[in-house]
Amino acid sequence: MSHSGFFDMVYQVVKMIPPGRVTSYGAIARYLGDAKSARMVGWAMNASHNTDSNIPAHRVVNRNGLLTGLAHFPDPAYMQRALEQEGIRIQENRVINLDEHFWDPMVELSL
DNA sequence: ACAATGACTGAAT
DNA sequence: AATTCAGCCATTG
Repeated sequence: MSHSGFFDMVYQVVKMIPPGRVTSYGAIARYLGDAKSARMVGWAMNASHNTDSNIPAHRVVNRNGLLTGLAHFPDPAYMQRALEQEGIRIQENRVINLDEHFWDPMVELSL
């Protein structure tokens, strides 16, 4: 197991996503200055299971609001259930009104 | 060392 | 408007 700073930075950002909000892999990658590495953000999420910290990985969806990572949770229904508990409506594995829920670290964390 | 694979995305067709 | 192509780069076979 190698710990690259990139993974840790991803976790930092994901942990800052407020409940009831979601962001995308690309948005996180862009915030970290490596917009081309959206896939690596997904990889970091895959590895997040191995960490002790509680990473709200269910709040990370793709740019279309599609719950592409749902299959990687212990229970495939967990991701949708967790989001619905936070007041986000899901239909056909997709976030409804993504615009209202989208949390862009580039905007929200810009200083 | 080479090729394939992905929790992605934006451009091209 | 919908689908396909092509970069992307760490990880795995």
